[in-house]
Amino acid sequence: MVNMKNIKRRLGKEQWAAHGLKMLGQIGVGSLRIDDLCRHLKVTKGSFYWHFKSRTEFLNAVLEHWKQTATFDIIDRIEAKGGLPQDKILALFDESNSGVVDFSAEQAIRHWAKTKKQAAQAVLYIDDQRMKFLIPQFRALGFSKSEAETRTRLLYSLIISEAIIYQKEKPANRRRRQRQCFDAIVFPA
Amino acid sequence: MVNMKNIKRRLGKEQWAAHGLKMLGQIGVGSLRIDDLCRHLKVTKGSFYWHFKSRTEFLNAVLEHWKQTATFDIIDRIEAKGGLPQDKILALFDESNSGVVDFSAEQAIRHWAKTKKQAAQAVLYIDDQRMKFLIPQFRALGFSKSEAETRTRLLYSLIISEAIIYQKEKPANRRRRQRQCFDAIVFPA
DNA sequence: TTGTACATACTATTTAGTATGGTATAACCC
DNA sequence: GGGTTATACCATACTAAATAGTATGTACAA
Repeated sequence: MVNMKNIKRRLGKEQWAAHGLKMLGQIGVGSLRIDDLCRHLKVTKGSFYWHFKSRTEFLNAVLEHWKQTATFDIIDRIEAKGGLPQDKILALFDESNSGVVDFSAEQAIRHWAKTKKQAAQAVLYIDDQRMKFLIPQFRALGFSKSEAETRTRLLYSLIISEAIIYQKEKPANRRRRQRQCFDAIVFPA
Repeated sequence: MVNMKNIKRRLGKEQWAAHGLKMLGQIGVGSLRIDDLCRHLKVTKGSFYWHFKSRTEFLNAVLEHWKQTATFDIIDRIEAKGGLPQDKILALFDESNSGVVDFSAEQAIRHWAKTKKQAAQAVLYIDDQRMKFLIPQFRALGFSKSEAETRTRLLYSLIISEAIIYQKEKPANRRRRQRQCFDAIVFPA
């Protein structure tokens, strides 16, 4: 009888990057210690420095992993599912606030971008990609070019800040409030 | 003849806190080193540990300083100036994006709040204070209670994310786009 | 001359990075 | 299948530098 659960999985670069991104969201770049990361993954530094030649190289890998999982993967999923423009917009809004994507990490990266050029470039690029996805949806709803850009910006601002502004509301109230904000942007009176 | 400029100014707690807040915005909590701070202020650790008994105590002072300067002082200025509701709303929006207030620090603090309870409480409290200031302005413009809350939230989201989303636009374009977003929230068709 | 503000010199701990040896696993051959 | 080997993955033990905090002496204003 083979016990699949107790097979000691060895780690690949991607799993390191994924855990790095998770920790980034919890404690930030400046506090991210290699020792802590290793302890968290139940390995030692010998493993870390086999995969990455330095802390910096590791952080770059984490950044790449964020670009992939927090943007490209999401857009791909939504496009694959299809649907009406308003459905796609809502899907992006929902998925951004569902906890599937780790926005804490994004928050850390956005601040990291203040000092790290590569992070700044990544953030600029990702913002552009997401808005490039949203604008055509609004246009398909009948908004003018200018209006579509404005509403895209409003919605994107809402998405970002929903993840950043702390909530003490009950989930039900929050969803209702979010829905009102969403409607005010997507379906103006 | 007294040379005022060459008088070696000795530091007080507030100046330490102010510089701490500035550095916080640049590099984040995790990277904030006492040695760096001292070098930046052209003093040594002897000075630091005279004012604060530990790094933690210092960070708490920085947090208090942020609460005062980034919220209370702003609201006081706007209320002192007076004007119509839409003027007050615009004033808050403008001052938040003018660079007078250091939003980088706020960004750092908001992420810091993930791990530091006191920071989390401060952020919750400050968000509440700011929105409590905005809601009556919207009500005075004729919006219903529910509508005023929704539009407050939309505007506050815009303010927060304007400071967080990176800009590659020219200042003129940015102001125009901001104005469009602002109008869509405050003066819906 | 008293108390505030700072310098200097030190300690203990933490941390990034290295050197080296060991172990698991897939691939290959028989 | 069983044995061998190469390679990917990890442990252990170390070094050098950075860093929080302390102890103590000093300058300066009121």
